Amino acid sequence: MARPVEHEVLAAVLQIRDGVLQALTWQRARPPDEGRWAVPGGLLRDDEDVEQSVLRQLAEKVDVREVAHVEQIAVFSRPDRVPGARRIATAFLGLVPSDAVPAIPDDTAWHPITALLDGTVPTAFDHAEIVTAGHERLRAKLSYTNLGFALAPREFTISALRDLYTAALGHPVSATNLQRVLTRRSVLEPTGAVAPPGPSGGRPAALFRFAEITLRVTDAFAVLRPPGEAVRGAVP
Amino acid sequence: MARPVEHEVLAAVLQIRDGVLQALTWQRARPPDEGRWAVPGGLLRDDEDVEQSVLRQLAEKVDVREVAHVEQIAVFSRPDRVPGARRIATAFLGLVPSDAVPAIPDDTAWHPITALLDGTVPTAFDHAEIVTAGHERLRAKLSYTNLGFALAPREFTISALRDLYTAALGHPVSATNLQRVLTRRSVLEPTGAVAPPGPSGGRPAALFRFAEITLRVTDAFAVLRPPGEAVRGAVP
DNA sequence: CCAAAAGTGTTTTTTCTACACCCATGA
DNA sequence: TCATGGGTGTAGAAAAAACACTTTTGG
Repeated sequence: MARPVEHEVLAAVLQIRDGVLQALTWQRARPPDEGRWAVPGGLLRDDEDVEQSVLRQLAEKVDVREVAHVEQIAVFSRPDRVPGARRIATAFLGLVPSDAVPAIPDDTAWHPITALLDGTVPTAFDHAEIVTAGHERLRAKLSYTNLGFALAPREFTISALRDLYTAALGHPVSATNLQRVLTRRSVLEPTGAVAPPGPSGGRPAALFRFAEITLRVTDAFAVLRPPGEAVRGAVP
Repeated sequence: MARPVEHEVLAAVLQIRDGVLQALTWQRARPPDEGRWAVPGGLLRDDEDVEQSVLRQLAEKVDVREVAHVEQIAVFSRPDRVPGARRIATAFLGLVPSDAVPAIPDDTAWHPITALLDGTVPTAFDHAEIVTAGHERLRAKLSYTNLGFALAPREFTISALRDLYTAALGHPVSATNLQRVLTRRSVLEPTGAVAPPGPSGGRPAALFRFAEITLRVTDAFAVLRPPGEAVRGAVP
């Protein structure tokens, strides 16, 4: 009971940049784990809960207004997860829309999560686990919620959205089906405007936006729906 | 930074008893919140992580071997969530199969979660929130994983399983569909044996068991499945 | 007129739910 | 043989994926 315990919050802040899912990290300048890359975070203060704390900590690295969604992932509590005083971490997932260009400190950089996970870019402590858990959570929720809102710009074409989903899910996504699945659920709505074609021509793409920008579960019951229930959130 | 922080683990331990979803609670004998009912838990020790800790704490209330599944839910960290020294809680969901009859201490009792949530049985601190969160998690995972294994006896009839799902989900479940949905996913397998009919006759029911007794996601992609992927875990 | 990109229509396949019907037992 | 509960067969509906085809642009 005597050993003091610190509590920290840590966030896997993810953004799709150049078509690749990347995480925000900063390079540790001092031991332990000097030179290795850590996800942003810091110690919990007396007057804040972990949700408030993670937003405060992120504000030191990026403009928090650019973080479209934050949610708890898990507690990391191995007694020896960091050297020195015991430190328990509450890990979060944070998502930044692909069109945001946050100003970040000098010691901070975005890295593709593949590079962080395969060791190409060395990670501090158990932060690779946190990035993995964040990615898993993102993948899962993309397929049964409207979480795409947190990855996409306010307005976008279906192809652009398809590229975001492809990068986040790690497998090809059909633009045709994506459009129909998301509009059927009223997750997406057309703005009425169109985007100009690219340099090589082509039909101008219609612009869409997410109807809501807070998390909503769209497919609550994979199976075993309540009897008589309208199927898959149909609009009456 | 000066204020000391304690870390506790708390568990919403749920079991379906008499066809009703109930939670394990103990009555506080001393202030604060004297007389109110709390979920089991206790302080984290220096040499254990939160997962080890919750199992140890539960061992003091029930035979841990009877807890079929335990998983993290969330961190509760409001600075004033308990009076006195600050205490941060990692909340867990624990599930006990319906046929287990754990011996429990004198101050401990099972209560229907409805009674805990509507105030019929007064709850301590923020423990009602923890019970709610556990129930939500259970409901969600029942519909896209094999989590039923943690609620059911080793062997059971489909009607018995239907009653468990009905109690946990809170809405009617068809035995016919439950059987087909779970066997199609290879979640359930017949034991070959049959149960004797009840006192009023009827055809003897076939006995089934869960094929696995560790958590497995059976419906990963509600939509946006990877292309060419076999649909819904079909068996080749 | 052709290439490129976007969007729509249609078919195929799957499977879930609902419901009717058949089966095995005790009294 | 009848009531009771269990199990199976089948029909109907829904919707996702795949793919062919049409639309709209730039050169």
